[in-house]
Formats: sequence, C-alpha cells, structure tokens
Amino acid sequence: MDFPENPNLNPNCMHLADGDPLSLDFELSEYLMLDDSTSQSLASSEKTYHVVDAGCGGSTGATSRNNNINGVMMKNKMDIGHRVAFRTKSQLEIMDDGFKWRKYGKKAVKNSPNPRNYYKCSSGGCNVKKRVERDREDPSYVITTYEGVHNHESPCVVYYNQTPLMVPTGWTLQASSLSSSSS
DNA sequence: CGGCTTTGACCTGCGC
DNA sequence: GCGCAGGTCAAAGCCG
Repeated sequence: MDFPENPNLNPNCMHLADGDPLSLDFELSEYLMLDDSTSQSLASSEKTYHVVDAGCGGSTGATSRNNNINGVMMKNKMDIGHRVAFRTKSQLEIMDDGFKWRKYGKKAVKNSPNPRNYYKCSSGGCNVKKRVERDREDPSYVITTYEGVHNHESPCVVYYNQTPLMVPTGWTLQASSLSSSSS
C-alpha cells in the first residue's frame, strides 16, 4: 500500500481529543446500516443504503462493545448477526477502528473501477470481517462493510487522560467522559 | 524470523 | 446446466 507519508493523514494517529476528526482530512459523512436485504443489495453493487443520521449514532456490529470507529463514539443500535456498512470521505481506505485487521483478499468487482479489499480481525477466535472499497460514483468516499461481532475488547482503546503520551500507532483514543460512563 | 500483504487460483452461489 | 461474479484460500514475497 502506498498511502501518504504524512502521519497527520494516518487514521491510526487520529486523536479524538482534538474533537474534530474533520481537521484530519477525514469526514465521517454517513452511517449506512444494512439489514439482510440491503446488505445483499450492497453485495451485488446495487447500492441501496439505509442512511442513518450520524447524529443519532450509527452502529457497528463489528464494534458493538466499544462502538468506536476512528475515534468517533457511537451508540448501540445493531449487533450480532448484522452487517453494517458506512461510507466515509477519506483519502485513505484503511479505516482503523481500533481493531487489528489482516488483509486476506482483494477482488475487482463488476461495475466498479476500484478493487474491493477483504479483511479479517487478526485476533484469535474472532471471525469479524470487513470489506473496504471506494465508492464508484465518488472515489473520494470509502465504503466499509463490517460483518460479525468482535468477541473481544478492542486492543487499541486507551484513555488519553490517563496515558496521554503513550499512544502507539494504531491505537484509537477514547474520550474519558465516555469511557468512565461505561464503568 | 515472524507477521503482514499481495495475488492468482479455487470454491460457491445465483441468474439465465 | 452453464457461466459469471463474489468471496476465500494459500503460497510467495516483503518489511520491520
């Protein structure tokens, strides 16, 4: 992969503490939630989305425990057994949600000039998958589809008010106010 | 040396 | 039944 070298553009380094992911040239534009029928539509490139207002909180079956994608906290809405997709405006295809993913496939899809990438959660025993592809209508958007639910906590969630300087690449910061409410 | 990415081949499901 | 498209596997190569 040949992504820009600029660490500020690396979602791995995204800091929620900044309070504005948009400043990092990343825009969580829409949460797209798919039930069986719509996910099937997505899979067949007939993109019919259930667009969920980001303000209402989307969800990720993949991250239902922490609901933290690129530092954006979300509330539970869907969980086990559902597929969740969302579209983000980003130069980068890698949507680091705090979990560690291993790429296992890449496939050119019909009706799209952009290949689709397939990832699995690299944690042992976790069968969550995600697909990443660029929007064929607007290549500046990335469509990420999660499938399944993590059976483990995110290895990359830290509390920046506790460890403000110990944030290795690949760790996603979580607001302390939100994390404290979970205890 | 271990882990990850790449990439071609193979498998499976679906539509015609 | 056949062909196509999507999804997965696995070997090879690369990088830290």
